[in-house]
Amino acid sequence: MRILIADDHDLLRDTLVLFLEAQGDFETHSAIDLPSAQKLIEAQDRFDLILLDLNMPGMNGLDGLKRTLALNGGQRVALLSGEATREIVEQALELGAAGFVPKTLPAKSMLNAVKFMAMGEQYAPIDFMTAVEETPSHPLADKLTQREMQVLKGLTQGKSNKEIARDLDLTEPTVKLHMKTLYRKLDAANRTQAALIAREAGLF
Amino acid sequence: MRILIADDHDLLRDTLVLFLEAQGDFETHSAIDLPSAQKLIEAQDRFDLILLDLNMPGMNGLDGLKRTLALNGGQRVALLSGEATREIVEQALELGAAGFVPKTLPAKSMLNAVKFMAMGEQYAPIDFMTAVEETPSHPLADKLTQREMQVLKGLTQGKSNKEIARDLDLTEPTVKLHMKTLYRKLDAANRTQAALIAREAGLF
DNA sequence: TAGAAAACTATCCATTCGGATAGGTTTCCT
DNA sequence: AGGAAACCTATCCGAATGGATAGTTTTCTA
Repeated sequence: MRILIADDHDLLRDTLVLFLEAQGDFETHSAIDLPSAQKLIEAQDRFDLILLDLNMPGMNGLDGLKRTLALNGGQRVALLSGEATREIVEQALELGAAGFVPKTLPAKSMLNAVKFMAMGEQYAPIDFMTAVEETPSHPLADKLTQREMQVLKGLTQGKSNKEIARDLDLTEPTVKLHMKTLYRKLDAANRTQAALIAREAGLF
Repeated sequence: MRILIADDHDLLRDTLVLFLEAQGDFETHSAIDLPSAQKLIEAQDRFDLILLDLNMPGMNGLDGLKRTLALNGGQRVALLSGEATREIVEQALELGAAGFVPKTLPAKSMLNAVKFMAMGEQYAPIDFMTAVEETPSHPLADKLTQREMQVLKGLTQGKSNKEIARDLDLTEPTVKLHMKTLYRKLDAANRTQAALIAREAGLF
């Protein structure tokens, strides 16, 4: 089984090559960046699977994957990355990638995944794909103060100013002030719009 | 590799058994419902993989899967179904299922999936898992009249009653009446809640 | 330590909302 | 033809909301 591994991280690349070679059954080649990987693909026989690191030189995001897929018919190309978001992975799979292999995968599972993909199937870690997309520090959230976030949270629960004031142990006028500030920051005309915008942004 | 297939559909069960046996390498057993499958599991040696049909007698939804998983340590149990929703599949995987195999899967892929799962990995068809969950004609929509839907649509755009009235060529009091009716039907306390509920339900 | 930013309280006022009540059309089904 | 349901208009009133303005306290940082 002929495998090509392209990753600019020497340690990881060498470890992977050694591990696969140790299984027998594998003929591994490696490249340090996308251009040299493409040279190998064009120069050599067909690979059963090509693993591309998402963050290596020349990749330019999913563009490198797209170009590699187009390079030459039917070769199986998978993504390899430590930090890819689910969105990226889904896009890659839609583009026709053979799969996605996180660098954190146990060696044994990585071996199984590689075999599986070389077999023509599509692979991605289930738990990774089903995990709820977290929205860590949404751009909007940065613009809001702590208090404003609390008020906004109450708003997205459909509460009135009075209720929010009671819950946060504030007076109603104060809540109204925060509301006004929120409308400005969220570019909303009224509380309903503000609530919808907050939900849309994935806050709460 | 010892595989147990439990499905009340004779044709599918026999086809699968024949196909797997034809690969050599497999020792297949089969059961027509959950109770007889459980008897086999308890009486015989360890299986490398157990395939359970979701809709067979004795399953009672995911309950049968749960009980089979608990039956005996470490046996790999996967779900087999033609109509499972993504929600069900995700629950099954969280319960510790080895995977989910749709009955529509091409024979070759099914073989790969079975091997993959027997190897200790978790499998589910990528395209099935990433597909957007469709919300076909939400129950809420049935309870609302045409006019109410139009008003609700305006509401979910954060418009004021006056704006909605203008857009629909109505008077404001009329819009307010529809609002009141909407709150009752949607079980909302105010316009913001109504808007959020409508969005939540996937309307508009 | 001075200044900025965040957070809070307060008052005034016009607008909007939400609820109740009382009707009037139109449309559709029996 | 009669009745129900949907749809519309209207008025009244109290409560909630949105905007403006003014000022205090706290907290963080340059």
